[in-house]
Amino acid sequence: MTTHPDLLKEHKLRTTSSRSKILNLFIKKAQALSYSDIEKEISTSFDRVTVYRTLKSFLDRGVIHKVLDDGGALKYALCNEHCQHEDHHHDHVHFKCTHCGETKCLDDVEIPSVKLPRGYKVKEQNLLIRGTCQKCQ
Amino acid sequence: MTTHPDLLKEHKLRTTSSRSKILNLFIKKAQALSYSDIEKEISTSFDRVTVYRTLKSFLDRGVIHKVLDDGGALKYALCNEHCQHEDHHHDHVHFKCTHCGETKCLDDVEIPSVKLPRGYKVKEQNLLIRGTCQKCQ
DNA sequence: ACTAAATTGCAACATAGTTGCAAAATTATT
DNA sequence: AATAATTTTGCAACTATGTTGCAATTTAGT
Repeated sequence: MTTHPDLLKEHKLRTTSSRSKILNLFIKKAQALSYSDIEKEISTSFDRVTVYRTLKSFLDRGVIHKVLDDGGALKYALCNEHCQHEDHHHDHVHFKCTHCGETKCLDDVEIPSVKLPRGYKVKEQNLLIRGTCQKCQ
Repeated sequence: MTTHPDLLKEHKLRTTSSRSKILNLFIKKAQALSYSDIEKEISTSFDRVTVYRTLKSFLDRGVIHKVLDDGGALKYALCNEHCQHEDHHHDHVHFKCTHCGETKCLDDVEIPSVKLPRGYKVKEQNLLIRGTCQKCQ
């Protein structure tokens, strides 16, 4: 696994304690995190605004991407290499377990192309699957 | 097209002016609407809370369903008959045009089944497609 | 027209996210 | 190592979406 200062430098981001700590959290948890998930873990350490700005810098540089959750709460998850180099213009599959609540990126799962009505042109697809994960059977 | 009081009665909802007006709007616009879309059209008529409660009653009774927007803003859209009678446990395909911003339900488009890793069980799928619609080519 | 039940408006609150500005921290330069 | 240039941080304040409690109003059935 890449060490985190390197990962930040790779994305042309300055190494600061908030970025290291939040990046750490994403790597450790290996699942999509909401703002409140992050807050719970690093609560007192940083200001709310700093957390949001850290997330924004990660989003801008392709370190993380937004994950749509059912219900509409937004989450964020680490990008894989594929993601980083193609500027987010590709498809995402996310799985939300309705039992444990965890949301994971399924990087290896591909979205089969759907037949759209005439005239529709696809740029990007986002599939959110709800169900139960292996752990929760 | 069904008249609106009937549509409300079919879903065991009392006919009130806010419900009629908001239901009208969904039928007229024929696209997914956010809270602010609704507010723009019926602004002064009703209290914010009433609008939200109207949406909630529509959601509970299967008149409308939530639509995930990219960016995470939530929208709401009319259910078709299929939707109403199966208690929302089915798949949704939504198309968001990045040019005009409209989000439409593609009721006739089916999501092909994706191959998930062992142990994952699917309950519900939600596909958000971003691209350009027929009007905006 | 009367009653029971549901709906509305108001005030207040909660959460997610943003902006401006001065102070602090990081990086590059000498 | 000290300094300068540039970012990043914290604070206060603000916006948008959504929720809850309660009293007043409206709806539907008799």
